[in-house]
Amino acid sequence: MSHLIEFNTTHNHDACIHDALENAQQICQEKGGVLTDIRRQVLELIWRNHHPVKAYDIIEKFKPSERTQGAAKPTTIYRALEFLLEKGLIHRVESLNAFIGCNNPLHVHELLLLICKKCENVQERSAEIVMDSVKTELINAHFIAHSKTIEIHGLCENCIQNNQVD
Amino acid sequence: MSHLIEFNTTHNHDACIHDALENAQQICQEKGGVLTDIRRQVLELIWRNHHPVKAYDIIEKFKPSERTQGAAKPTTIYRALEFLLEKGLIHRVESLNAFIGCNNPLHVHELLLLICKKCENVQERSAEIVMDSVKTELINAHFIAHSKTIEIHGLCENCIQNNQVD
DNA sequence: TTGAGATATGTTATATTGTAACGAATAAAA
DNA sequence: TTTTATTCGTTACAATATAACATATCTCAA
Repeated sequence: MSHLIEFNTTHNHDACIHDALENAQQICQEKGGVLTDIRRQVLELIWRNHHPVKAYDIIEKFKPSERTQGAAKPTTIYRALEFLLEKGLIHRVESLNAFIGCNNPLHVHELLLLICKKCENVQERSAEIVMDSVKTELINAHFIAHSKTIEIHGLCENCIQNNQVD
Repeated sequence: MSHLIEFNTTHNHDACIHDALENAQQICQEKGGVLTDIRRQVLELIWRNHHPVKAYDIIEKFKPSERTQGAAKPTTIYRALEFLLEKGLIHRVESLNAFIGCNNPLHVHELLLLICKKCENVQERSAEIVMDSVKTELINAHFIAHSKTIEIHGLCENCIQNNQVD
């Protein structure tokens, strides 16, 4: 059950954050962007946990620097989000108007999101079985896809088990 | 290419609208709601074409009655939309914050939306191949799904063909 | 037939999410 | 060092959605 490790009690989230920042640096080098203070801080706020994060939550929690006294303005945050999306460092969760860190930004991939209603954790899965069947369906429909959104809401394994205990 | 008939030049959209209203009546009988004037008019506005319709477009186009002089207020429209969603008469397009008529409301079904960026038409497909593979993936993930959103943006068959002619 | 509950709508106000437009600061390149 | 591109600041506003409470209407049982 290796897919559970990430969210169970043994999960060391500091490592997640660390990896996310390392990956971000590497991707900015490769793809030619700059991981500015603002962008890094937004990425860190998104990686606080594995929950979808709303833009306005980021705006509230954003730590103003010397020059930006007071809270960050929407434009600032949305611009950072746009950058992180472009570089594939985060994903947008369409069904929640929210954002989540990408687990594997170094590798371009299609994905499926499993969103738990109880603990709010989101699992990102590459799900090649699903993607293959989608490709078949698109061929049947004579449709050329530019982007795919697959979001499933429900209960994750941990929460199912906890419910049974309750 | 029967899946194309619906959107090509021979497509008689009056029949679509007619069917949608008939289905709505039937479903309200079966499921016990009332298709009030407001709800029917919202449904008609959604069925003007096969494009996703935004709530505020409906608000603008909504024809005020005697009592409701002036335009409809957001609450009115959102309540009607909520009703139509509950009865399965419309779908919400999460990636566009918009709504689209359901083609087959009499039959409970999971669906996949193909959204054309050029002509804006949306095809609803039941795509059992895809849904089966999703089920497999959910079993692998030990995840219990309550709802599934699959939305694909790209180019539809008609628009691909027209592009080649251009 | 009346009155108790359920359903539907009206009304006001506000919350939430997201962009446009323009200028200043900074960094990279010529 | 001028030019050019990128990033950020700032103001204003657009677009999407809900809360809270009042009123009206309908149903059905006492």
